[in-house]
Amino acid sequence: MPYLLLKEVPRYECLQAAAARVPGADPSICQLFLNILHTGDVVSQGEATFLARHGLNQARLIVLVLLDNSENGNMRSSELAEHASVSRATITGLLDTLEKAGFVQRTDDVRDRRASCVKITSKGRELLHKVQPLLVRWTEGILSALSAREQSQLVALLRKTQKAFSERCGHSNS
Amino acid sequence: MPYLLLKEVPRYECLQAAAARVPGADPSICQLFLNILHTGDVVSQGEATFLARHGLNQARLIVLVLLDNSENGNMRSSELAEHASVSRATITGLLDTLEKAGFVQRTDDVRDRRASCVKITSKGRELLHKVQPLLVRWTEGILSALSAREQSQLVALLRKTQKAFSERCGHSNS
DNA sequence: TGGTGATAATAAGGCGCCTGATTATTTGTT
DNA sequence: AACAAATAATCAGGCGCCTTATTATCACCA
Repeated sequence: MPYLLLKEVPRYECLQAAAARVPGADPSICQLFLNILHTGDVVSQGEATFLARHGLNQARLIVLVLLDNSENGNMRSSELAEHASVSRATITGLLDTLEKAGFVQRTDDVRDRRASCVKITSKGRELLHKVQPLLVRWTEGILSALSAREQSQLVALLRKTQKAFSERCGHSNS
Repeated sequence: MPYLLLKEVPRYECLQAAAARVPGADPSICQLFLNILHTGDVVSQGEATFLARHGLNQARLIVLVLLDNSENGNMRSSELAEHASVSRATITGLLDTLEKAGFVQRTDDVRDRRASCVKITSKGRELLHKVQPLLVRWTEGILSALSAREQSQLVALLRKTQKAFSERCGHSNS
């Protein structure tokens, strides 16, 4: 997966051109829409590629982060699902993968025999404590291309965008 | 898939908190990074939900757009793959789906017996010409929450972000 | 005390997209 | 004319995540 970033370009150009052909369309809004999508693609693709080098993806990383921060290093899979924002069925698969790789361990919960305790292993902790600073530095290395002022402007605008979608996207989207 | 937008929140909060714990990390950059990802999720999820109501997703929409805009309404699948930014194998699957739904049609190419001509059907055109304006209006309805000035600022900042990733993400990302 | 409904986790099966291998056909070389 | 290399499309198999159904266990209350 080497040239993903360039690869994504024609796709959005084509959609932009198509949107421009819709009668009455506001091209600048279409452009904004597509740029948000494109940027999201580029960034999440970059993150995915970065994490893949360590055998991770965002979902698995979050599970490790959650376990690492839990008080006793012990969590229910349902708790994990909730905090990681995935379904319980999905968390089962994520944990399967992580367990197979030796990053987490499941043990029976003695207080509730339906449940199991999920724990991060020392190997998992080691990986996490190696990867997290690398990820942060990688991010900083890239985004420092924006000035501090630009960064805060961008955050503010993104928040406003998120809010707009949350409010107007709920039910009434014809 | 009703509450996806809210669902995505805790995930990024947790990553933000974790990043803040990395020694020497710049919390504002981490915040920016996560907000870009989050916004991308929210917007693409919204688009996906919108398109799903019409039996489409972004990839399939692009294929229809490309076919609709081709001069004679006829394209090779390899051309489609290139312009839609997916692999040739993927385009085969997309076309299978679209053909089954009656939106496109494959016919043999008489000039090159390896190839096939892909064409949008009248049903496909009808769908496209119904969905595209709806999508544009939906987008406008949401993003008009931002003023024209904010919109253009945001586009500029997103472009700068894309550029930063394209330039610094290529090979040297440790 | 037993039975009913909630709850924890998993299994089963689907979808979309990927990479890498395969089959037909064409093009270029000698 | 014959054969090697390139090319078009597809197949096979994998991954990640989803939704829905299933199994085991628990908690409540008549």
